[in-house]
Amino acid sequence: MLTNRQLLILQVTVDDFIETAQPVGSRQLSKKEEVPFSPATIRNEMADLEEMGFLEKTHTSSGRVPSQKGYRYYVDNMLTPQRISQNEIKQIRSIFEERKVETEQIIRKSAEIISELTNYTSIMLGLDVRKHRVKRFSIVPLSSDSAVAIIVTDSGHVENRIFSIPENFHASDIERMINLINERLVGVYLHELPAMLETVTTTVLHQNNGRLNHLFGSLNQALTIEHEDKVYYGGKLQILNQPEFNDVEKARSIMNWMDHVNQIPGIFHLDKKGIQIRIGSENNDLAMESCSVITASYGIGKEQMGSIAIIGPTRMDYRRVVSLLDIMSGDLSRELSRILHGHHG
Amino acid sequence: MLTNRQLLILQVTVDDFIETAQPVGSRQLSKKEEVPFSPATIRNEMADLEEMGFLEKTHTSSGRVPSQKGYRYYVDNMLTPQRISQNEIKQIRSIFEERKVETEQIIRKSAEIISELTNYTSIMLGLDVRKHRVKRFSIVPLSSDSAVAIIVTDSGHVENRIFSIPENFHASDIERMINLINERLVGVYLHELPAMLETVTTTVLHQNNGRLNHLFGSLNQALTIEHEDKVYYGGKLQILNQPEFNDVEKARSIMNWMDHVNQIPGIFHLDKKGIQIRIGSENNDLAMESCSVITASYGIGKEQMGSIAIIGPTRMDYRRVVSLLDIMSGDLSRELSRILHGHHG
DNA sequence: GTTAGCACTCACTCAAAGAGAGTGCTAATA
DNA sequence: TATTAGCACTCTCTTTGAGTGAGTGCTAAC
Repeated sequence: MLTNRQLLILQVTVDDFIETAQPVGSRQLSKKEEVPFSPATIRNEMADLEEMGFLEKTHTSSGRVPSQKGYRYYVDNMLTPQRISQNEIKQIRSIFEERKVETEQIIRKSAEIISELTNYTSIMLGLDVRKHRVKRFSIVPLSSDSAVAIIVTDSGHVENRIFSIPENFHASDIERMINLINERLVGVYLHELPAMLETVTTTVLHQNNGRLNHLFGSLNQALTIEHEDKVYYGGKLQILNQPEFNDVEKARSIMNWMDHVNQIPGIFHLDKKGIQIRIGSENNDLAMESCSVITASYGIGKEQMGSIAIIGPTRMDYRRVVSLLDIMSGDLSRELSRILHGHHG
Repeated sequence: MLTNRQLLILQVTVDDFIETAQPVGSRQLSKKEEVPFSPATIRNEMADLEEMGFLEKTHTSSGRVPSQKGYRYYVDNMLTPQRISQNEIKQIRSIFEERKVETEQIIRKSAEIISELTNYTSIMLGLDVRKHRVKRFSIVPLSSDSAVAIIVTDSGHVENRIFSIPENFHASDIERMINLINERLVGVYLHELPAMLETVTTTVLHQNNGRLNHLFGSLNQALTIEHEDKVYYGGKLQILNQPEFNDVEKARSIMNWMDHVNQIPGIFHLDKKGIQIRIGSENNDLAMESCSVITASYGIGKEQMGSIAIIGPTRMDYRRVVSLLDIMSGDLSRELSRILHGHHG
């Protein structure tokens, strides 16, 4: 267990390092008025904190730098919320000002604004298409052997796929299929669609029409809606402002990570609600050793609708980012559910 | 006018610099068997070439480096095509192997492959949506005050917009509008759509129905299809491999340029057909001073369908890139017109 | 016209020296 | 006993100066 003085020194050290990006020395710390101890005392405490693994040195006679464990402790135990100015709150609210109806635009703009406010890179996961419901289904033939299937969801999202039509097909067959689907599958979640189609095929068609059956198969294949998350970036290059990425190699590997973030499991698909912080190696990626990712999810009640991630150096301003994400995820929850479900509040 | 020997020396200098990224000295050049002159002679010629502005020095006693004018001359007068190996041609052809029907996928894959083959970053402009024709139009109401308009084009592309519905509207009104549009506007180019809608409104509706008129207005606004080019990147980080971008500041500014490339006029909207090369400041952008952009357009006959751009350092391998783009743009022309217009060849 | 020779220039590397900020340890102090 | 002052020491960073190597321009010889 840490003494009060150790807590204080750890906190001030982390805060100072977050601000300056320079190793913190005892003399420097003792100058701060919050720290009424002599450099020697601080040195002793720092030595202890280092022994416990909260701080480390970059070389034998340098100042101290928080270790990953140090950040973790700081984040778990010392994270008081930061006051966000009215002005900044206004900026966040401006996202919803125009009463947009297209959720994509709201998400896109959110990504930009949160990145501007934090000066870090933000990544937002688009609403999971698969959680929307079928509102209308239709098929438009393109040529003798292909057609495009269109699904409109209750949220106004439009999903479309080109699929091939087996030979010898009549317009009436297609007409029939459209009707069948619209009769039976409206209201079904997009991710349930293939399974439901399967059911329709077996229960309605098997005694019925081999050709139509075939068509259903082709369609079904096209309609398998992968969990291809659409991601939106805000301030993709912000991360390059951080001194820790002055090295092109590092910059490259993190840009690469960001480009493939949607293929990385576990970044966005959180089980827990609320705000989550991953520090350094907790990201399970070599390229991210010196980065932290803060994710917040939003949604109403139990239904999680989406999430926001902020990428910065491990030395990032956790207090501020957490406070901002808190506000933003709340606002997003409110607005998006208003739009999607007609809730008010 | 340059003498034959000057031509030779200029060419070899540029080739060598492209390969090594190091300033070329006279001694080094004279060692090559294509250059049967002594270092002193080469020095004299190089001094002349420098006076004429084709070469420059990085400092008083360094080797020579091609100037922008030098590259320009090289590109205009010395660009013999490079033989592309069968293997590489196969790689390009593999794009079309699966007989994909979705043009987007073809374009996406093309961007990747050309980037792999050149080791530079590629950017492809998606097919210009506005040049496609309306095949089917429909509207799906979402709530009492909004609906989504869907246009399917002859190419199978689906364009959709949410628009708001004025109050007091009946399903029958919307039905009527859909029919009107499908009757009159099928076959119209997407970019002509707003104008045509206008015409329909004035000629058919004015004597008719004020409310419907209003609805058409709202729809028209939503359907204005901006020239929002969809761009696809291949090997976005390749450019960071080049030694000239070892500086994070430079890397950042070029990444930034790439992210906004679709907002930059003149990159893709070429008047000329075929392959075009922009060297350094010819790109009219400070961030691109040390880059060259090679663009190729493809399409059939007079109709230009799209274009490919390769971004590299001014020191890029023009011969190879031009040869590869030549092959690829030809293949794309052929395949895409086969898919879109049913041509065969 | 071409080339050999020579003096000169500049970037780059390396080692040595000095400054600066930090540490650990010990002894004095409150 | 907990805290602090003092001191020797360590390590990084910057500066300086010498040495090396690749290059140049010019002149004179071929």
